[in-house]
Amino acid sequence: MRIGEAAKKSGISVDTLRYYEKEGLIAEPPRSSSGYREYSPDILHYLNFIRSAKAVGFSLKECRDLLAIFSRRDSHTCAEVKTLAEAKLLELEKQMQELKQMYQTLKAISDACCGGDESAAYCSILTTLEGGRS
Amino acid sequence: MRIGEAAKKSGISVDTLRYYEKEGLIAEPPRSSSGYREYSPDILHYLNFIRSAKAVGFSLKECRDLLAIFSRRDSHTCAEVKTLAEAKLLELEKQMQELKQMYQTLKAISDACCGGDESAAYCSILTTLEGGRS
DNA sequence: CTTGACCTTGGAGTGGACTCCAGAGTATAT
DNA sequence: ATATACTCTGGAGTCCACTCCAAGGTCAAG
Repeated sequence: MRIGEAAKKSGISVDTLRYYEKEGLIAEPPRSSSGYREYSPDILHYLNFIRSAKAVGFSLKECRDLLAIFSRRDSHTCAEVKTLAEAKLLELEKQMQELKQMYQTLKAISDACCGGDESAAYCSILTTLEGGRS
Repeated sequence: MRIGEAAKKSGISVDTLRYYEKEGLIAEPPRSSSGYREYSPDILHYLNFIRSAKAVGFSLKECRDLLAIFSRRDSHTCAEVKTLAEAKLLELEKQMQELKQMYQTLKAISDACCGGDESAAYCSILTTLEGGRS
């Protein structure tokens, strides 16, 4: 399979596939006589893996580490993998907390504003932001 | 007040203050005879404003728009300001949703894994990611 | 044989929000 | 007078994950 087909089947662009290769996420495939990349169908598993890992919040660097484990999974343990997953869960929780904090603060500020067509000279949103109490 | 003092009082670095000026968030202050920026104490209100607006999720570009309104607030309305706040709230909600989705997906995948010291050859986390069902 | 779709490379550009640097001038305390 | 701390500028570098480009080679259909 050449790169265009892999791109189409995986939903990942040709440019991105080459980028992933350069970044060490996927191995350099063998080349045809004319220098074209010739992927084995297995590549789709790896690309699926990357898509899924990204979809749950792993960075490309982390995907690379996970893929390294995945491709040599006999010499790694479930504990190891689960540890990575749980660390990511903690990160996600932290981010959710931060977002929630932002949301609640802004919600309170926004709700306090009349939202009317009068001048914003005394708009509570603006004065609250100015005061730095957010 | 020179830039160092403004930085100390606002908790925003000297470099960042100059960056904000270049990006149009704060006006160019008058200069001393030796070319030093001479800020009026009012600058601290503006810097507070930026800090607060950033803290509730506004980008620098959005901060700039808000500051433009703030500095000419007589010619703007509460409705206008509240509209911006509510749009940001929607964005935050969307981001929260996305994060929550990631979290739940990863949590389910992680919980299904034994986490033991056995080989990861059949680790459900890895096989789930590979399968693309996340 | 030509057209068009595909593939190759290296390298540059994007956006967001800084951060750091060199090389120079200025202010302040001792 | 000197040491040290501060300030100035323009520009480069950082991180992340792509995305786009030019200039060229290759392949398949008609």
